Amino acid sequence: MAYWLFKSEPDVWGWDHQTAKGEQGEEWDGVRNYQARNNMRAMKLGDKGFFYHSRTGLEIVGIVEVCAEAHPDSTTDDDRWDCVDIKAVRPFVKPVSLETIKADPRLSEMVLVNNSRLSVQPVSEDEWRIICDLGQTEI
DNA sequence: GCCAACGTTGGC
DNA sequence: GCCAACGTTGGC
Repeated sequence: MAYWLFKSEPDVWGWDHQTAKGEQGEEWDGVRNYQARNNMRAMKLGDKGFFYHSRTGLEIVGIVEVCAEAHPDSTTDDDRWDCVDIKAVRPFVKPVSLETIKADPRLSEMVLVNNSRLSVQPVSEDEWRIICDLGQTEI
């Protein structure tokens, strides 16, 4: 299983929106960046991801799961853009802030730290465990 | 709200 | 195929 991180501005699409979709989940649409799209194409059913609030949150707030593999993005006719569906699994007991992540030397290689503009990113298994621990939340 | 960093576009 | 111009993202 692989691990990922999904970024969204909470005002546009936040954790509350995501949890409201329940087990059915929702398309992670609107991505218009090749790297982010390629990451989504690599996702398998059941892969887990962090849900990160950018710009006005700056923290990882919960865990999501891929519930549909890559398919055409329904918000465009342009066939270059695919997306997956994700569903909320559970919130973090304690959200993990960007500040905390930056301050932890074990997380210095994270894409979140080094390429903050990539909206869908891979997360290593070690990083996953460390952040779940910081969030006081098990998978 | 600003602006640096990054990605994309399009003229040459 | 290069690169200047432009648009967008996201931390501050």
